[in-house]
Amino acid sequence: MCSRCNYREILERAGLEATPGRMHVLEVVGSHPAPLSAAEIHRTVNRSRALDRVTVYRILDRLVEKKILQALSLGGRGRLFGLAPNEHHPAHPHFRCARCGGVQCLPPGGVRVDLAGVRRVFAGEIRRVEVQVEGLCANCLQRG
Amino acid sequence: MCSRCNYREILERAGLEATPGRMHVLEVVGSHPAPLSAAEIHRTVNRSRALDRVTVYRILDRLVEKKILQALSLGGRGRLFGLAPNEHHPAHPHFRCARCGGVQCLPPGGVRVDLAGVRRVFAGEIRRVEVQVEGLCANCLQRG
DNA sequence: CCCGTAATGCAACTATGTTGCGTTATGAGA
DNA sequence: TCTCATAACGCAACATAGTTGCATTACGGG
Repeated sequence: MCSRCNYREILERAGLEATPGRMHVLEVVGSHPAPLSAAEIHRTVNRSRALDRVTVYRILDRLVEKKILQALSLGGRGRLFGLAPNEHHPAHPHFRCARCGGVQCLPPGGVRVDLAGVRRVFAGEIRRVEVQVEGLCANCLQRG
Repeated sequence: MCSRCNYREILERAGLEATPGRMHVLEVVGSHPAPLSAAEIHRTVNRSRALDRVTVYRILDRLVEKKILQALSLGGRGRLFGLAPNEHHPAHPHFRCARCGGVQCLPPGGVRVDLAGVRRVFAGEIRRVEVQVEGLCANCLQRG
C-alpha cells in the first residue's frame, strides 16, 4: 500500500529498534489495503518467518502506543490494525458489511464531520474522531 | 433513562414474548445513561434475579437482531449495548476516554456528517453511520 | 569481551462470546 | 382443562481474543 513509507525510519524516529519482527509486522499491515486482525497479521508474518503470537500482540501494542498504527473496533470480535494517519495517509472512514463482515477503507475527504455542537457541551478533550459506516458491500448487494 | 418507552409493548411489537428475563435486561439497559457491556448487564440483572450468562447473551443478540438494542464496538475489549435509536431516542455519537476507558453518550445533533463524497465512489449500500470520539474525559483531564 | 536492557518465546491464564443439548415454561388448539 | 409444539432457559463445554509472568536471547555501549 505504501511505497512512500520507510518503515525503518518510522520505527527509529519513534525510538523503537527496527527489529525483524517489527519490520515484518509493519510491512504486512502497510501493504494491505484494509485493516487486519492480530490473527491475520500473525498468520501472514509466519508464512515467511516464525514469530510468536504474543510477540505479535506486543509489537502491535507498541506500534499503536507510538501512533504508528491505529487500532479499530468495527463490530467484529476483535480489533483491526492499520497504518495510523500520517503525512502520507490522511484519516479516512471505514466500512463494514453487515452480511459478510468484510471491512473496507473509504476515501479520505469523502466525509465531513462538524463537531461544533459537541464542543459546546462536552467538557473533555477531543483527540480523534472515527467515522464508521455499516451496510451491504457491493458483492453482498448483488447476491441478494 | 426512558420513562417514555413501554418495554413490554416494544417486545411484543417486535414479535418477541415479554419474558421476565427480556424485560429485566431491557430495563437495565434502558435505565442506564451509557451503553453497558454484557458482563455489566449480567451482573446488574443478577442482583435482583437469577439469569444465566448465556441467556443474557442470547437475549442481547435477539434484541439487537430486532433493532431494539444496538451493539457498539468502542475500542474496549467487547461490545457495549444501548437502546437503538427510535422515535424517542435520536442517534448520537459516543465518546471514549483514552485514559480511563469510560464511555459517554454525546448529544444528538451535535455532529453533522456529510457523506456525499463517499456515496459518489462507494458501490455498496449505506445503512448506518456511527461517529466515535476519542480523547480525555473531564475527570481525567483534571487529574493530569 | 562483559553487562544491562530491550525484545522474544512459551505456558498459563482471563475475558468475551458461542454451541449443543436437555429441561422448563407458554400459548394454541382439542 | 389437557396435550402438544415451540420458544425460552440453564448448564457444560468449547472457541476466540488478548494478557501476564518468567525465562531466554539478542543488541549496543562501555
